[in-house]
Amino acid sequence: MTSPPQRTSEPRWLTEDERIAWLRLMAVTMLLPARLESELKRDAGLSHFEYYVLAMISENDEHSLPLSELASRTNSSLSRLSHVLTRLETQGYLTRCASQADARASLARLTETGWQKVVASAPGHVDEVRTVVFDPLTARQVGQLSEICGRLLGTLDPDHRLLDHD
Amino acid sequence: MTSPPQRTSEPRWLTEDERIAWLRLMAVTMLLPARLESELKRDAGLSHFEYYVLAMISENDEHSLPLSELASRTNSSLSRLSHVLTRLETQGYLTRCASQADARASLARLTETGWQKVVASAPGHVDEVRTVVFDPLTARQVGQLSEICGRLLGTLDPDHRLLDHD
DNA sequence: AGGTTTTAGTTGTTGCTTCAAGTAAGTAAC
DNA sequence: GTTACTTACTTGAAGCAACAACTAAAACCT
Repeated sequence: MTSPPQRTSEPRWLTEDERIAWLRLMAVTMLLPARLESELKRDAGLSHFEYYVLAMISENDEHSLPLSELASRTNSSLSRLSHVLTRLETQGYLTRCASQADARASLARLTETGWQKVVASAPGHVDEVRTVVFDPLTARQVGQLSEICGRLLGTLDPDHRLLDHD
Repeated sequence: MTSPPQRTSEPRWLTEDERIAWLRLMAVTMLLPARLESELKRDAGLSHFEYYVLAMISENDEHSLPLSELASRTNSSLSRLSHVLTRLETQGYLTRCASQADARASLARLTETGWQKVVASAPGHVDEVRTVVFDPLTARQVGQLSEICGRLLGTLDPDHRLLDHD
């Protein structure tokens, strides 16, 4: 990736500054998820995806959410979500129930156990996020990071499937 | 993650700005790898990890690298690396050979086919990186991103296992 | 009203990752 | 100069994710 191979139409190669920025960004995208993963596994016995699913449901009215909506917010396929919900259901954290509005749709609804799980694991998770992301940055940099990620999402998520109104 | 549950010792919750920054960063870390993954799968028939492995080897002298070193640079376990190398070896992209310096160590060495594979797939990959990361940002923002990621890596990778000298 | 398309979700298979257990070579301790 | 420990890597089993194929309900079309 550093030494340009000969080629018919020269690609626009990366400048040295861009290359360093890129390697660092890659490193962050490799290490950050792994870090959150292991913290949650250790402290809550959940994968990050499972936690995220529970957290997303918990933020909604009645602690319930249609599966399609949940799939969008967690950036997962319905297939993957369905498998994960089956596991979480087996563990007693949620139940599936039918939607009155649409007979095709199902709602994932947190049980009391599931809600307590979120309540118990969220503070530790937030603390980890602080340690890894916000503590090392100045307030100014947090703003820059937010703006930069916003820009990237313009390309990565043009329809705002993940972030609805931020 | 948004509504603070009651608790004996209140955790330092996220401010609204931090919360938005966090959700955006999460979205990027979910979408960016998926995007690179599908581009490489489509254009080169490689997973991003496989590509990265080949690319890292290709940047070294003799197109070869000890497995431990390779595991560090790709942030993988030796186990994962070993499985992947077996696949790449089967596909003819590399071979394993013994190290003279250390009888315990093995080197992964690109074959001519493997090198040609890197040469053929790198430009398309770089182009995708440009499209998704650098084109949407100003030069100033690229600098900010680099600095910010550098800070985060101070916590995520204190021993500089991934990035040696940048 | 009847047929097609789209939306919503499930399930089985296949493949990659993780984990645990193993071998073998080098290093340190006494 | 053995014993103990660490480093380097492999392998098999288990679990999770991606993909494809399926059912069923709603929307759309004319």
